Order: sequence, then C-alpha cells, then structure tokens
Amino acid sequence: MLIGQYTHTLDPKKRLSLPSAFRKELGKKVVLTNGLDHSIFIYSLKEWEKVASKLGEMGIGNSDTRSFNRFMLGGASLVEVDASGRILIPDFLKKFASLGEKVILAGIHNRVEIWDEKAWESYTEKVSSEANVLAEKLSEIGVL
Amino acid sequence: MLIGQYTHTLDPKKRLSLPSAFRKELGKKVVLTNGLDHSIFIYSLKEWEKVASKLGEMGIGNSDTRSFNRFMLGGASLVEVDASGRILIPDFLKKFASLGEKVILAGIHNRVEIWDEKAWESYTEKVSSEANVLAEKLSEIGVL
DNA sequence: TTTGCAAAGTGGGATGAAGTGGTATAAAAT
DNA sequence: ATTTTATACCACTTCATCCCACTTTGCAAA
Repeated sequence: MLIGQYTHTLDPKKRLSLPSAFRKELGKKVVLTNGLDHSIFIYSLKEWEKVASKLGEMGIGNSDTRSFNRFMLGGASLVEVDASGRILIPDFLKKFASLGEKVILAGIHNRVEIWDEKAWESYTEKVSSEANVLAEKLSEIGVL
Repeated sequence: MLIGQYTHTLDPKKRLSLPSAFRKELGKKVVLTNGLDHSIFIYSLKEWEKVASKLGEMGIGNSDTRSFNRFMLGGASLVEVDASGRILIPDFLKKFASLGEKVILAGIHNRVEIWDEKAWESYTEKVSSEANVLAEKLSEIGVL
C-alpha cells in the first residue's frame, strides 16, 4: 500500500529521487506513464503488468478504449531506479505534466502520482472545498 | 471506542504526544490523513485498511472518486508512534489544518481528530449554538 | 497530610539516513 | 573529432529518529 505525500525537487538533469518510503514497494524497475488529470503515474513492474493486461483485455474494437490504451500503454516507459533511489523523467512526460522544479509525489493505493507543485496545490484546494460533498456521496453508498 | 478531548502541544520538531488514553487502541502504527473541515484524522492501521481498501476498489474511472482518493489516500501518511508515545506530523498536514502550538485531540468513535486549538474553539462555539437545530434534523431521520 | 513512586507530557542533543548537487567517465550523436 | 547526453560515483546538508532527562500529575502507602 503506497501512501503519503512528499515534495521533492526535479534537478536540471531531470533526476527525481523517490521518497524512501516508496522504494521498497516499487522495486528497482518502475513504469512511468501518462496519468489522468495531467499527472504522471508510477507503477512497480509487477503492478504495471496487472494494469496493462487489464487494459489489453479490452480489445481493439471500441475506439474509446483504443485511444485510452494508446494514452496509457503508449505513454509508458520502463525506468531503472539508480543506486541513490532516483529515477530519470523522460522529456515527454515532464512536458505532459508540466513539471517545474518542485514536484509532489503522492502514494495512492497501488501507484504513485507525480504532480507539479503548483498544479497539485490548486487541485487539492479545489478538491478539499468539495470534500464535504464528496464525503456525503460516498457515505451514501457505504464507503465511509 | 475512542473518547475524550485533550489539549497537547506541538513542539518545534512537529512532534505530538498522543493522549495515553488513546495509545492502546491506536497501536504502534497509525495513519494520519486530511480530515473534513480542515482537521486531521488519525486511524489505527487496522481501521485504516478497512477504509482504504474500500476506496481503492473504486477504480480510477470516475473523476469524483479520483479526487476523493487523492484527498484521502494521497493526503494520508503512515506514522510510527515512538517510544514515548509521540507521532510526527508531516508538514503538509500541519499546513492543511493550520496547526499552531496548541492543538486539540478529540476521540470520535473509530478515529481521533486533530484540530488547531483556536479553530476548535470557534467551531464548537458555532456548533453548540446550532445544536438545537441539528438535533431536530437528526431526529427527523431517526438518529436521535 | 505528607512522602514516595510511577506514569504522562515536554524539551533538547546526537547520530545516521535521506535528499540533493556536482564531478568524472562512458556512450552517443553531430 | 567535438559536442552532447546518459550513467555511475562521490560529497555535502538537512532533517527525522533515537535516546536521555526534566517536570508535572495522580495515586498509593506510610
């Protein structure tokens, strides 16, 4: 279970150190891909295989799933974690998530999300103001 | 059952000692997360796993649940209780709840809530003045 | 009541790991 | 051949963690 939120810096070489709390669970090889809401998703290789096979099972018939598969699968790249726990962010993903110097790494269940700090702040601000309403919805369906 | 209300101090190192009355029930590992109304929720690891697995099962398709998951899961952090019964409050949670030096720890059923002292006072003041109205609403739906 | 003891809450110093920046070497591209 | 890019390696700094100590409070025994 990946949880917790950290602010790290993306250096000029596009290196990003993973929070030590995530390293064990992610392993030495991770998969980065286009995430939803302009974030980057990080999966451990193991988790990625599950996600990918689920997506793969959806077939190529429907044009929506085709596009989504191109988005998630086509945008994926396998990355090694170096000796000091850092990964290299590919250029196209950095652009996709418009990452600046400060980024947020957030553990969400089976994945880690990378966000530009500013984007994360404005997103969470918006969400926390809606959280009460969301909580109500979720409690109606018995989650909380 | 967590019950009772305590005022403790958050030291410069962001350490907060849990009231001894809560320690046994919370265990050695607890989960802190963004709470509603700008408080922080503390769950025992056991209780948390129940909440988290429900949230995690909901998938990534719906944008409302995505937001709420980011709020609850991304805003969470697993924390060890140290030898003298203290926990470390992560920076982002301290900011989120705008905690000052004095904080309130309140046991609410299966969780503990952390509030800034000032915020708690003004909140309880407001609520107690509305309590009559609230009681009526709750009795309408059969709670009281 | 007084004294002693144990538990709870708070504060501070020391150590080690985590995060970050930089250099050197190897590989690749121009 | 020269410039650029990637990777491994090393070094510094900061902060979390551990450990110890002081103070206060409540309880119990003398």
